[in-house]
Amino acid sequence: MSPKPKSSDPAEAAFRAFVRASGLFRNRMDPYFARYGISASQWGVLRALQRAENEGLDGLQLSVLGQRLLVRPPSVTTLIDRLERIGLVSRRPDREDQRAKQVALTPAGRELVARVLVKHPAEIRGIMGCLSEPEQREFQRLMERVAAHLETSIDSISPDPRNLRDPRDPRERRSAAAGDRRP
Amino acid sequence: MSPKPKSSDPAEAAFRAFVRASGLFRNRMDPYFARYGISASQWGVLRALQRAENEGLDGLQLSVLGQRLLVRPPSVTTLIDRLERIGLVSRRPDREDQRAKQVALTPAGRELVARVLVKHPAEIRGIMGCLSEPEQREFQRLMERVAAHLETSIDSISPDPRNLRDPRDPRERRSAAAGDRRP
DNA sequence: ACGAATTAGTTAGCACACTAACTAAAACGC
DNA sequence: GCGTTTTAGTTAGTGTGCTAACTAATTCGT
Repeated sequence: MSPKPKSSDPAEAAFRAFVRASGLFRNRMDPYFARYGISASQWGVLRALQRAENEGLDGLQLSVLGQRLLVRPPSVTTLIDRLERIGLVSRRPDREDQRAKQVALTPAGRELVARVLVKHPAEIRGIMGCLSEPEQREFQRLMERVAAHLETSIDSISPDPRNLRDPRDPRERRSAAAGDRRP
Repeated sequence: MSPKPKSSDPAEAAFRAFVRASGLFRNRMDPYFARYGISASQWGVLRALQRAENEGLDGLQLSVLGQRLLVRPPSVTTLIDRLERIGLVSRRPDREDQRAKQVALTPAGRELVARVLVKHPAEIRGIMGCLSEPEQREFQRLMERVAAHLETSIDSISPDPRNLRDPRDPRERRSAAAGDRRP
């Protein structure tokens, strides 16, 4: 074969590196949190609730949690179900909105968060420590740029997932060119 | 309390930006591939098989796919099960190893890959296009640095989880001095 | 004020990741 | 050669994500 430039496109190369790093990242974090008997997603919930406490709130609505964690309502429900079952959070009715519920840490949940937080800075540095401080800042800057762009291009979850009922989607309409797989 | 710098740690800020960008990224890619009736993971399989074809191979073992996609054997099995069920790939026995199987694209799979690849560069630029070319290259560099570091710290899946072979590797001649990237 | 639309949350059903435990074939080790 | 160990792949069971469809409460429009 002739000189076939395999990765001449910097965008694609960056894309691929991102995908790969994300996979490795997940493979690293999952066992880390498993040592505490929780999943990475569950940790996200606990941390969000702890931050809420630090801001003087005594709970968060499920919908707020979903927006923060970039997860849709049914996933939040099952996530909280399990955390409640293992006694780390509790659901309480929201006084001001009868259909909403406030989720808060239990004492056991608070204690687990504290226990994880002791080790957390070391774990984070164990991952990001391969970059110098200026590189870490650049890394952050580029990540936030991409994230901000994704946030505007797709309003995936952050604003509210269910208001996307606009039938006038200017984008490609359900290609269905050669073979339509799943109905 | 006094001035409590909440994010003075660049490592943690970078870490959080990475987590958030990964979530947004997933939320963007999932519906993209759904338009073709496949998942992002399934696309990973199809693309890997197409690359193998381009290198003259007529299939890949499940274990090789698992290493490339950073996924463990049971996940590969179910992934291939479904792709086989919808007729995009096929399993064939491996001539040289009776316990292994070769997975290859079917004509329908090949056709779908071609159809996706037409739109793929635009999709990638739609995501990475918010960065300039030099930024894309820097993004790639930092990602690969972090990935390489994760790869060595955890031998999660990439090298091969199950054969942590002993020091008598036949091709130990090379310059194993500094940073050896990928075998 | 009262019916329609929106919002909070759940349920049902599917896809995909994992670990643990299994079968079967290949590679070692003596 | 023959038994042990390793490797390829699958099965069973769990956790997390999704969409679609539902209930119940709130808000909006007139």
